[in-house]
Amino acid sequence: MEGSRKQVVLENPTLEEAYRAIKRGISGHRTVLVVGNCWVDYEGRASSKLDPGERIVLFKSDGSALVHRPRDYAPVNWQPPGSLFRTKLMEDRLLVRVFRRKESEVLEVYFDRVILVAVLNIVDAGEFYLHASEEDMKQAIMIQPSLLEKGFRPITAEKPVEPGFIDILGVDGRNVLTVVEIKRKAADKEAVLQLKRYLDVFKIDSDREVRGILVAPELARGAQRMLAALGLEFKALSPQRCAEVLKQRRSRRLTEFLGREKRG
Amino acid sequence: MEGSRKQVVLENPTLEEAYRAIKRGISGHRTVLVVGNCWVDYEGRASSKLDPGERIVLFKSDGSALVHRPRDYAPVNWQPPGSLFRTKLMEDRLLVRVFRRKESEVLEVYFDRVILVAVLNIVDAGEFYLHASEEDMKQAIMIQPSLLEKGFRPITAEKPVEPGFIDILGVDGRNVLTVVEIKRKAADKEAVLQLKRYLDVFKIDSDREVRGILVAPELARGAQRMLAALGLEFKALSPQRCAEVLKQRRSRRLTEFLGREKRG
DNA sequence: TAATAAATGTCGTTT
DNA sequence: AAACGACGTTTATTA
Repeated sequence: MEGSRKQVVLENPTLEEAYRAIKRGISGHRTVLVVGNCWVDYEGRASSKLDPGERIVLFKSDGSALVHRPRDYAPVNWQPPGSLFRTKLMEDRLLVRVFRRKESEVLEVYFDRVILVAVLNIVDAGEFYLHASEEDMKQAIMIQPSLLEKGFRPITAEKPVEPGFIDILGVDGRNVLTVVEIKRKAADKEAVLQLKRYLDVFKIDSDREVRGILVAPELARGAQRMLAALGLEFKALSPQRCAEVLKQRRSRRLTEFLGREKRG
Repeated sequence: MEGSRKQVVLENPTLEEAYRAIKRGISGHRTVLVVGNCWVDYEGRASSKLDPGERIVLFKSDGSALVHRPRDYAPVNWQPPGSLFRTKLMEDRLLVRVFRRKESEVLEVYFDRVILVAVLNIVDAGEFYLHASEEDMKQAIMIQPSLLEKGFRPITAEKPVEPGFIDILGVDGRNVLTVVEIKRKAADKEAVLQLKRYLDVFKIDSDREVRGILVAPELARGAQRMLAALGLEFKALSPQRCAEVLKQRRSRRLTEFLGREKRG
């Protein structure tokens, strides 16, 4: 149907006009944007009440909903993807109900005046690349173990142990078992305790010496004492430095690939 | 100036029309909404690259910025409040640069086609009330200590100790010092360890018996063993139950207040 | 489904 | 500014 593919933008519509546009947009699984005076009730894991005010409300095609005030990074109310939308026109107001059965959560947005409605037909297939994550740091150390320490040899990454997963397990230059815990930003007490818990597993399972190294761009003040008290070590390493290593390796692999292509 | 107070909505504007509207909106500290085909570069704590696609972009009056895809709860790129916006019209594209000096973070959004621009003049002074938070649970127990246990008497709330803050410190019916840690949802191992750390402080400081009680709607599986092993206790209490106690108390106080008004 | 850890987490509060 | 914990955290991953 051509009509349902067209974008609809209504400025200062009546509640009924807005209702028809929103209902149509939602049933057509499109992204609907509503700006207007509204109040919001939420009932679920917690409960909340938002008094009237003018907000920007997004109903996305994946079933997520966001109520944004003209300030703040975070939405004041929301529902995650997978929610169901239902629209209802009442005498003096317009209700959009957002429901999640699994969590039995309900979000109700009531509008008594709509400033703008846009039923969008937007397409977004663009790739998103994020660098300098903890995963990147792990990969960089696996590829170039000297980033941690001269003589270090990784054995496994993501080794499952009782409390969770050891980021990297390896041996140092003297063949001593070494547990590596990585953080992409300043490591805090929590990180020290996490590493300690992993080490405890090995202290119980075997009696041989085990080193624990916390890798992060820096170590929080309070964490320093705790680290020392527990006999653990710290190695400063920035995610940026790791990103460079990965970048170099990628370009090297590309060069090799192109070389092979030329020869082949 | 009357012109700057008016709302502007442009459908499928040229890049220059969009540029003028956005620039005007940003300099007037208003909330600007842009829907269009864009690509995004981010450089800061991490770095990211978003390939072209159609998105909804919000530039809020408090200096926060959000790039929303037609799916997902979370923005794909963003900057928190306090950022600075700068707009630039280039030959075949429009750039909005979002900058934070403190964190030296930059977000660059490039548009080559704008579907919708709205410079909004929205006002939102509505109050937001959130119930059944951990804070609510703490207050409810302080007001009605029997929620925890018959005979319990709270001494202080939010007592600062070495690792952080004890939610509630009190004595039980036998006058035994009792440390209470509250969680608004199922308490996990982390919560058990947190309570343990608080107890350790008292075990060092004095030799008298100390009880540790974890209050939460439920106790996670893995946390049960840990709790038992550490000699700690669990008390089931839902945030909803606490919310009811607070509600009753609020209506009682209102009644008392109205009674005084009548007499006074 | 439960549990575990990461996140450009953000946000408030207190030292 | 640093530290600490809450959040309707959300999200991904794995047992």
